[in-house]
Amino acid sequence: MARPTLEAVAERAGVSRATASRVVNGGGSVREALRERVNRAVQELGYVPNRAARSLVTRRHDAVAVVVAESEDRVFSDPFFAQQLRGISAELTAADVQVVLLMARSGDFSKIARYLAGGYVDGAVVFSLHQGDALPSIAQDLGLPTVYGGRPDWAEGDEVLYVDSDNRGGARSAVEHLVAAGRRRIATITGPLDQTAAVDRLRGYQDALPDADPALIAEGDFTPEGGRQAMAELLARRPGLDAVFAASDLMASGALRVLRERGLRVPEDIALVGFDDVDTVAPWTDPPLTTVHQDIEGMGRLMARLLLRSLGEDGGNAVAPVITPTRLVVRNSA
Amino acid sequence: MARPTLEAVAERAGVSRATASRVVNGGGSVREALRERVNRAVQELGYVPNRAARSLVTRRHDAVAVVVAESEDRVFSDPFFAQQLRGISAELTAADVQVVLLMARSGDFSKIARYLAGGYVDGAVVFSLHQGDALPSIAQDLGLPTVYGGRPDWAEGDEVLYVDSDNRGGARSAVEHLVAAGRRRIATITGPLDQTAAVDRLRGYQDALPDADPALIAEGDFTPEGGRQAMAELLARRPGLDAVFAASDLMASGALRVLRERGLRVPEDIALVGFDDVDTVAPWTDPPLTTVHQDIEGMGRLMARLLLRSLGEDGGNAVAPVITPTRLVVRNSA
DNA sequence: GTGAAAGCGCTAACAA
DNA sequence: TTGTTAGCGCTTTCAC
Repeated sequence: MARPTLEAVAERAGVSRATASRVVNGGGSVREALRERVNRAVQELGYVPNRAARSLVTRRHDAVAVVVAESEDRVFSDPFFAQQLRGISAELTAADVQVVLLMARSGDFSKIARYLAGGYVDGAVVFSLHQGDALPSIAQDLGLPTVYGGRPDWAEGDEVLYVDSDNRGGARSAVEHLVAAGRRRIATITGPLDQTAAVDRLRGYQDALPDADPALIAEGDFTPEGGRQAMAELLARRPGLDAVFAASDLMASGALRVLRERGLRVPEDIALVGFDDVDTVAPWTDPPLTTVHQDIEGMGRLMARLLLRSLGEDGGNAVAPVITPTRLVVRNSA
Repeated sequence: MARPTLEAVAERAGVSRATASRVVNGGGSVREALRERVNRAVQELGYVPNRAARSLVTRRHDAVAVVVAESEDRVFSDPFFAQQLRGISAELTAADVQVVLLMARSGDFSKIARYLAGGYVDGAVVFSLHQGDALPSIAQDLGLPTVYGGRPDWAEGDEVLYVDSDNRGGARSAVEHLVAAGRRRIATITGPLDQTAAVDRLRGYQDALPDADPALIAEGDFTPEGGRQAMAELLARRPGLDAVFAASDLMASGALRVLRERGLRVPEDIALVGFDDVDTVAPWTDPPLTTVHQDIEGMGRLMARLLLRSLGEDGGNAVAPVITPTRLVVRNSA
């Protein structure tokens, strides 16, 4: 019943514990014959290294925390996170690194802080940070290697490692598309403006429309419900608007609901462009959503790879923030 | 930079390591004065126990695996899982037990098996099992205390611990509601019939409608898309049907889409009842969904509690499977 | 190339 | 009530 130890393997293979350890860890200098004997013993005994014992001596854990600064509900209901998480976890598990998923909004960071301080993980991937979130300073104080998803607002130099997409450029191209289609009163539903992605997308909108009527700007929160409310508000303020750029597909889907309830046709009466190109949403709305594509899963993979690299021997020389491109995908809503 | 050890705490407090350990672990007999000195030292040094060292000796990990036998995509996009996971994780983190979330469909179980065998966790909560899934036998071979969400198909005696809801009774009450409302051609969209929950709900339908036309039964897969397809098929087979019992809210939402596309009014032309009462779906469809309520989050909590108890000293005497009740919630769709 | 031995930080007998 | 001590299972110098 008791799990076999390295000692048992060594004994069975007729070698010392040290040699057995070398074989198990793929270490260098062991004669081929011995290596085989040890491997056979491992097989026969069904040996699996005791990770606690190992990390007690190596001080490594082969585990990283993936921290989402949103409530559990949000994380599990927003497909954007799902897609990003998929990318991260694919890359990490491929490298045989455990993933510990932590999530919390505001007050609950203490639990996460405690966990990170506990030293169970070698590094962290943190995303969906909001202005003022204490997480980064916690990680920094701990000296925990960290990669951020989305540019942190305090990211000045290239001290800090992050993966972001070209939010501003993407937003601008979306709005320019609307302008080119002859739309004149183009509103925008922004994300929560305490997030850089939301701010950057708003800037992109403003780049294309420097003199836009401020009443055409409504703040959402990246959720369908937020999109719904913002759309209703925009309609109340400027009934004559003829296009909307929503800073996320989910908000666009909420806006779409309002539009349909009001009997407004998309794109005939009002053109709608989203952002993200979330694979479970954008192609499936009615009508399918014209949106700004970003490689969400790829960004997740990238974050994971950056972290892995900065965990490496060299302490992660030659790793720097990455900005991934975006591109407009034209479907039927605009 | 190096994290303080218990040794350091002990020295600073002027006590032995053993005493320091007792204080840290809330152990019994330590004089109040010493206890305070130690706690102060812990504070000042910012001491956090090294979990690897601790579990090396205690052979406990204060961690459990939560295994969902579905693809990552499904897990992160199905609000049913979100709600269940919320319950589980609430209960577990309250007990200061780490949660390791593992998910995979079919082929990928090997990775999970390897993880469970690695002995990083004290137990497992497993749900959304399909017929023939190897997970249970893996857990059993490992002697890993396990609680299942949903009755496993091989659960005969009360050897196996699970939490399930009264699927059959709930389904029957849903269909009886339709019958009482005067519906005559009542179809059903089942879940994947390799899951007991799906089979039980189909049985409930048949309980209420022993002589139902087999063409009124279509198999879905608990996703909106599956519901869509099944609905389309039913309509093709029996254009005259006047009611549908969908075995999940998500499938009902898919069915609703088809109905709307065809210009069929709900409930006037076709009445629709769902199952689950998922909080982010059922109240928000158009029209709001009449559905069979089950306390999803509560079931999650229950699973966690059962596991925790069976992990306890007593080896979990007096723990037994639990069947939670369901009840019909009448909204507007039927 | 291989083995002996020294710990990693902690808990749990056992003594005192 | 407190301290001493013996490991938990593993990696990693350091000799050989």
